[in-house]
Amino acid sequence: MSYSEIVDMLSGKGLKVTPQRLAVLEALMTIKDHPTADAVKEYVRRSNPNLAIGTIYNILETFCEKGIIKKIKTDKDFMQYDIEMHKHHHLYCEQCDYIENYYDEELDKMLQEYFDKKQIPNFNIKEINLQIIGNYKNHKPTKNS
Amino acid sequence: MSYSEIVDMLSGKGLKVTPQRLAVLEALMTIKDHPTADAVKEYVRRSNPNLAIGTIYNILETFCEKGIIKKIKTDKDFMQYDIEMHKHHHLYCEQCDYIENYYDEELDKMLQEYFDKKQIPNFNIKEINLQIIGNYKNHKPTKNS
DNA sequence: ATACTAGTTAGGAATAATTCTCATTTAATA
DNA sequence: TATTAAATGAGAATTATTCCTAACTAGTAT
Repeated sequence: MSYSEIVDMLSGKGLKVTPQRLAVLEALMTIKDHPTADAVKEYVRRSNPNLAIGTIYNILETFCEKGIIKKIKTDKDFMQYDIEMHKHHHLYCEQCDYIENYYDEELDKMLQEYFDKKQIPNFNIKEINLQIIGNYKNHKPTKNS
Repeated sequence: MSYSEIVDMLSGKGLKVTPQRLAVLEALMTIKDHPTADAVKEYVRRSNPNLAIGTIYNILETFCEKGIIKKIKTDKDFMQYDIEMHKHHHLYCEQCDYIENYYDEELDKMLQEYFDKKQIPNFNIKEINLQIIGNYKNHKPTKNS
């Protein structure tokens, strides 16, 4: 995504284009790793030492509201954020706590067809996300492993 | 589950049978609602006013380790616990934040067969849980709604 | 270019969930 | 009944996140 595309994306959603928001976006796009607010802070502070952690939370929340990123559901006591907006699921490795994106259009189609036929009483489905829990066969090198 | 079954279940996992653990178990089995630690405390304190919140966290963590309950993955900043051990998925209502269990053996079989055929490279699947996100058509009466 | 204004940020205090510490108590076992 | 490892109570400590407010700034109109 080019600089001008980013600017258009933000202003298209009624958000002012600030250096802080650009820095957080750049961090999210660079890290990819489903960072925590703190990881974003660490990244951003290299170039922007005064960016307040409160501002980062503020920006992340705003981005969530505008659908630019999503919060990831985990059983941890801190939040993780996901900037990948193409439909995907998550692999949760129990050994290293790494969360990997999993893309599978065939699966998505199968689920879509299944729930088109089989409605859930009294419930409108907006989206379905799989938590695929397990562990890597050959452990991936990550921060946590 | 009868009292003696509960006792056997706890001691079978190497846990001492204490009044506090029994109280927390009873709360979990009665509330069912995926309670927070605080909701468990509220329930338990009616009969056990001195049960410390730290002890509740301690017990809940122990139960998780022993596979008696599970933490539910959410995007909230507090934990919720699930004592239902039969395979199930979760409906997340965006309007009222209620999390409902969803049982569907046909779906489970379909997923099982799908991933038996289609392995995920370098990843052993232990379990798959669906987060079905949406909202109730006719809103259910809950604490939050 | 300049001024205006609503929206945004910095910095730090406040909050709330959770964890930790450790002295005391207790369940299970011998 | 005595022993001991495990569990609990009480509250302090920690940590992620939110809140507050004065200062600042991007976008817009003048």
